[in-house]
Amino acid sequence: MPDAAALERALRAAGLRVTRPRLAVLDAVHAHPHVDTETLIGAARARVGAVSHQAVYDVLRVLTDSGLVRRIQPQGSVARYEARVGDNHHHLVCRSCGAIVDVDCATGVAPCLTPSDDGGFVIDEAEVVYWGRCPTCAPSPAP
Amino acid sequence: MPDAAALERALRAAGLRVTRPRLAVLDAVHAHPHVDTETLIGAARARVGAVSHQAVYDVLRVLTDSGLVRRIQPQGSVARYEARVGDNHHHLVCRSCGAIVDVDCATGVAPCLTPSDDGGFVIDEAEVVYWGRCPTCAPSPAP
DNA sequence: GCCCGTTTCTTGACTCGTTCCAGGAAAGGG
DNA sequence: CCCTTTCCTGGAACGAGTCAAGAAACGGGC
Repeated sequence: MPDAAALERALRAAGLRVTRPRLAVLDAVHAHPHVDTETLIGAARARVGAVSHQAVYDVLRVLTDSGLVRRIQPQGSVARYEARVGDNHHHLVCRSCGAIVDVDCATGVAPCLTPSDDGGFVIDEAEVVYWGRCPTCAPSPAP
Repeated sequence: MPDAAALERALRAAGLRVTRPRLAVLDAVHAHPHVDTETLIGAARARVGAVSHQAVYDVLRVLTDSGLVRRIQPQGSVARYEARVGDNHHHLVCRSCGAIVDVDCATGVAPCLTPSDDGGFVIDEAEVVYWGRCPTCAPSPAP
């Protein structure tokens, strides 16, 4: 988890102004990967005192557009954010409790896979989501 | 595209009652792969006259639960449905216009991939989404 | 063929996450 | 130091999807 100076550098490198809400949200995403916006609002407030609802939404959009955080949204889930970007990793999602876990990409850089027939598409990324049941949910029967 | 009798057989085989809305929705999904619920409501109504909003939502849920249709939902898109099930194929999605195209799975049956580290998860499916730009959108600059 | 109990459909209101809007205050940075 | 961007308060809109209660229809059994 990067320190405040590193986060500030990251913001500047992306051409963004450095503000307290942005540092707080960025830090919160690093500290709590895969959580929803609601939780991030709470985590950001715990860091900086008071941050408004839409400041966080706004910051998250700016950060995702800049590529500093990544937005993920498996089926049936609300938007979640993570700070691991650029390493082309994938995700394990539990069908039962919704837990998300990172997995390193087995093959390397994006796009780590190429389809048998690309249909004329110019492909830049292959997103892989592994669906199953986490160690906690696996023993119990499906709902 | 199967005829009405085949659709009816499919419903019965899944242990479901055969109703006009169900036949209409199932036929509509076969006729219009990868479309959203709104469009399916329209297509179903074109077939059977009047079908309510949530009859379609309800039917779609029952059909997905039974495995007769598959629900897909790329990021930034609403829920979409398709009738190709059981062949573990994947999708190409255009970042620009949202078009979705099927691609056959290169490896075979599900899960066609296994992660380097499964984190203790019991994995039953690997969902692969290739992101890029379709032949129509590829030449024009990103928005 | 007809009946009846269960499933399914209809109608309409409602939730939830998210976005947008406006006006004014604050703070970053050239 | 001043201009611009960003943030705040507060509200209101939005669309996809859901809930609830009663009406209709499916289909197994007679």
